Amino acid sequence: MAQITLTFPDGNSRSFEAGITPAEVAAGISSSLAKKAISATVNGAHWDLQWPIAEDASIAIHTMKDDAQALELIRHDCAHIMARAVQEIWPEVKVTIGPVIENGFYYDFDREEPFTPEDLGAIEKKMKEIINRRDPVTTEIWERDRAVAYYEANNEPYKVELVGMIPEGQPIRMYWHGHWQDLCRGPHFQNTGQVPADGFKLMSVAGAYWRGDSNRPMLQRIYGVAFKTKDDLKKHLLMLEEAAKRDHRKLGREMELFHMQEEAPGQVFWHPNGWRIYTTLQDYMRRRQFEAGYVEVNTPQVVDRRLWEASGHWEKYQEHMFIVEVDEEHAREKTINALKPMNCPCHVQIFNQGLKSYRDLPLRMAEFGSCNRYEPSGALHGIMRVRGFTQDDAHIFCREDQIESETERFIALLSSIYRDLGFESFRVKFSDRPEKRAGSDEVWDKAEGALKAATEAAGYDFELNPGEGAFYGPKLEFVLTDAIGRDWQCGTLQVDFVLPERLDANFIAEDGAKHRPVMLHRAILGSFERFIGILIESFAGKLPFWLAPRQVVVASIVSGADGFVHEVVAALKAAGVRAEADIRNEKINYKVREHSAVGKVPVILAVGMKEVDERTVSVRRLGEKETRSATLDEIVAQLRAEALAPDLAR
RNA sequence: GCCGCAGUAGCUCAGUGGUAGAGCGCACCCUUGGUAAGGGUGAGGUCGGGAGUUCAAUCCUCCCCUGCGGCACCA
Repeated sequence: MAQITLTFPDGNSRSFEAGITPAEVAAGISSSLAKKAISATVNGAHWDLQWPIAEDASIAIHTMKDDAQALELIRHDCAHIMARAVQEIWPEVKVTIGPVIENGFYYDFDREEPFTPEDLGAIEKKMKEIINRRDPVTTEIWERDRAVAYYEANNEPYKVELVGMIPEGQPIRMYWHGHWQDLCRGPHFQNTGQVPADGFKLMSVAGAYWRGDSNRPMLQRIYGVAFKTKDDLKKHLLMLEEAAKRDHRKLGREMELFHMQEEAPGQVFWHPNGWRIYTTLQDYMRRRQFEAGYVEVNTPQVVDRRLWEASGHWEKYQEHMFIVEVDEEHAREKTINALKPMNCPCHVQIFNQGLKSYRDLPLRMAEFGSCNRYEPSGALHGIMRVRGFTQDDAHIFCREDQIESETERFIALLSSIYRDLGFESFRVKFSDRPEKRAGSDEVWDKAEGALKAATEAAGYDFELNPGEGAFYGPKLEFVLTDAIGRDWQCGTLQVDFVLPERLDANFIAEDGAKHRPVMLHRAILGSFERFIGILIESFAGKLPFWLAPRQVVVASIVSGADGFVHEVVAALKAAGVRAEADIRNEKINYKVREHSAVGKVPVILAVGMKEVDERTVSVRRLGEKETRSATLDEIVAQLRAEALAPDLAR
């Protein structure tokens, strides 16, 4: 037998017979390790304890203490155990695939009748039985023909297809969990009993297309979550409850920010409170962009299809545009228009007015552009995914050699704005050239190089999304993480070589000849609607003072204080603070509860006879138990300062 | 758009083949109360829309709309 050398994490290496398994390696180290081992990492790959190692390799043995590996095995085994449970209960159900996902797993099934919530309970019970059987898990590599024949005989057409897709030269690996068998790349535990029986829960059933393709059959997907311990599971379920409490649709109603109704699906009716957030944010963005050298424009909502044909959008996105047909009495022909789904073609029209010089570049053209897109009904979600929205859009017309410096400037602006809005950090994703694309490789090289260099110069690492760029150019995406750890992609910067060409934008360069500018499409918030939704959820409705729609409620404790309440409100309003009086015939407890728990008003000033006599207020901050006393002058000065947007406070 | 589930008062929800209820909210009255719900009275519903079955439909059936959870989509 040939010998191989295995190198351990501590740097020591030892010689073994080729074909040795990690289980045997572990046993050679100590019997306790052999017992605790769950899997290994061999040359960087997560490795089943049963898989033989054929050549020299680095090796690390994992136990339940290694979270990443333990959770992967738990979740993957859960998926298989669930599939097995389903087939034990309903043998006619066809199985497909069941991968690990964040926090858990899913498995897709083909079954005539829908799974019901009661079914989930039954499946969960069966899974626990299977876990308690502690069936051994074994693995084998099969010939392709044998696997295909096996699945054909067992009437598992999806598995036949999966076997067919495994590339030549890659092993076709079968796993047996007791008598139940599944095609799987592994790794898995050594027996089903290693899955914590109280660490998982089946969450929901949903439709999902076979192989993610909307032209193929709809399967039923059962989602589950799984953790190492019952406590971890409980924690996760609590987190979900917390997320539900922050749901912007719920808070939007409670705080009277906006509503939506079926006559205008996917469009927002902003109420006074919500619109205050919106305009405050917009005012802030307007100042920041002006300061950063942008000019602001505004362009038409209803635009003839000719422009969309010229830009190329008609061909590609017609289905997703709101079409407006005008049939004027005196018009010879009916005109067909579209509500603008984006602003860029209109911005090029402004750029094209008059001859532009290289001295005009870079030209940073911003618009709070109101757009309408006929999004598929299933995509709509509160104010986060809508059919009518306003982007904080801008297009930077520049020369190729300005891409890098403009990108750097943009990242600086974006990071400063995110910080002002309470997001200290963000991630950058870089999407490079897709297979189908416009423009020469040489131009792509330059553009990708410029984006990368600018990102690095700005001091950020990026994750690569290979091939995910737009057909017209590479893009950067900026992802925020909110207070409970969820990611939101907001900002973007996309290089575009195509649109200036299609709409014939040009400028006169120093050589006196016409040249084509490059366009950078960029947004920081994305859309106001979505971003406000994110703010609401991230802050759980408790927006920072400057953004809070209702900043201060001045509440009387006894009606004898009503006059002073009005005086305090007037003084605060004069100081630019959004203040209102609450002199209702209610107890102070009631008022405090309503404005705090439901209204999320950051400051309540309570006024009783003592305060009237002393010309003071009792200050209660949202979330604080303690109250303190302040004179009228003090509190006005203090809140005047707090009400300033961050850029004005600097 | 696709799969599944849902739609009853402003909100959260209960309910029945014989045209409806609770709590909160709202209005009015009592109460003037010191920091997260004081008490009473009252108003408020084409039971999402349309068609069908039935003596009778909010309830059963079908179609549509909207929402929710996913999938697909996201210029």
